[in-house]
Amino acid sequence: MVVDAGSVAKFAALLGEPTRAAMCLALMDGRSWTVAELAEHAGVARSTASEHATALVESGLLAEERQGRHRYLRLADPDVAALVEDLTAAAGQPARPPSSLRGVRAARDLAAARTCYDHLAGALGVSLYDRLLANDLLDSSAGLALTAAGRDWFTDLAGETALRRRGSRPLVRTCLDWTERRHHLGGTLGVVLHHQLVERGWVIPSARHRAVAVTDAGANALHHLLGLDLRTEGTTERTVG
Amino acid sequence: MVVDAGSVAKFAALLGEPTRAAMCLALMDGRSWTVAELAEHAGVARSTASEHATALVESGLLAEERQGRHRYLRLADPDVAALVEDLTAAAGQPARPPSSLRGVRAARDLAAARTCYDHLAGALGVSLYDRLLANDLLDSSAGLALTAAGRDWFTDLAGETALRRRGSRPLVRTCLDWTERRHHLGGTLGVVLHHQLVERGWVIPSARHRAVAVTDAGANALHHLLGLDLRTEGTTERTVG
DNA sequence: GAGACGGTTCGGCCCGGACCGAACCGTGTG
DNA sequence: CACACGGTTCGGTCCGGGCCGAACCGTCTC
Repeated sequence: MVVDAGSVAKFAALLGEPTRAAMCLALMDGRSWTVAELAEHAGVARSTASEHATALVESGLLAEERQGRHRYLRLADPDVAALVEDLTAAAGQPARPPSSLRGVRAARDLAAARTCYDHLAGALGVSLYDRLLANDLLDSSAGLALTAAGRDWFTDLAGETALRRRGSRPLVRTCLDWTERRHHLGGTLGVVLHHQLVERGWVIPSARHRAVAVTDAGANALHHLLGLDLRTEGTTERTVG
Repeated sequence: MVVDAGSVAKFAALLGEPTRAAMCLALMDGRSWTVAELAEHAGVARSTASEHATALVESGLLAEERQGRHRYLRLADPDVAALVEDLTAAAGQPARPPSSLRGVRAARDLAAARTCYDHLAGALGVSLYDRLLANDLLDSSAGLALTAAGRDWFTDLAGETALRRRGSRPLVRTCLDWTERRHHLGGTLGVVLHHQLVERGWVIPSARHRAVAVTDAGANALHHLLGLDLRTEGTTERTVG
């Protein structure tokens, strides 16, 4: 026997059960889902979904990210997505008409902007992070790091002291967003960035909630600084979740 | 839900059981296996393998071909092979080093040449059939048909009368080979072809068995006629099963 | 600190389905 | 015709594992 049928089967069996298949299919949108959401989507009890999630993570099909009392689950890597897609294709279904994995989100509203603890999150946070990744941040397997250009960029924005670590907190850190389900910038620099944007009047924090609103001046400034275009929506108010 | 998780799962579940996975893995060599062989390979009773085979055929993963009391099973199409390969890859196995599906057979001995009732079978029969498919035969879903070029080719070889049907027998017909587990040419033209090759001294039938031997002249002629190269082995004797 | 909430663990139920052997059927052979 | 043989069908057993609800744990909020 060239390959071990047992291991292949064990792997296929994970997708061979409607509930787990439904969970993986749901995750095909490329975002991270919580256990409760997956449970509801698949129509089973949370406890059941939790057990399935554990099995899928252990097998390497899913990756998890724990944050506080939340557990975010996503497809482990594009290879897994390819496998699931193969399977749906083989099952006779015409696969998803819109481009898979990516692109689904493109059609969605990028409305929410808010703080996550003490840094910016929501679509705004994610967009900022995306733009920073172009020049200023390096997301390697070893972790997130600041590039030389990024060092300059942050120094220009917030002065020399901005780059000083505070306490045990790392300078840069990715943080998973609970609406966008994608990463945004945490760590000391995340705080600094948030603070600067508020300080400069580019975003205005809400009194009651954690929402922030991007001002016209802020939209212009971010466009100039990062090529980030928030001005297409015709309103400066971006509401919360 | 974009795609039905149930149907995906049902499909994956077929491969999610060690016995069925072992059967499909065995069929990855691109040949056709009998139920008994698959049963032995997977280490289960024939009855069990038979039931699995039925399920796999009904699902569209396998294709079957019944011949007399035999039932030959093979992977339904290259897509299925791709799926199985994806799965083995995802399961951590390094997938098969040699090129998959095709090419496995290339490394094997093409030794056997013999008759199947009244036409040529074995590796020789399969090779001839393969070459004929290039120009002279058309294997469509509607069945096997002779092309215009094929009509000329056979007329040149055996005269006008060669193309006349004899009795109820179809002019062209595929026949599954029991050693190569692949198709070769049966039907009236299969008989004609065999007869011509013997007539011209290109193959010599064995007295005792159904084996035939390809002569040097025959090897040269087949190379010239069909681009079939049998001359690399340095011997004119090709033995039987 | 109390309460809400997301997630996990555990015990127990229950069903699907994998498996076998025996009986049976159809095909091919001597 | 009898026999061998490949394959299928059927009855019955048994085990894995999917599922739930209840209890519990950590985190976060008020």
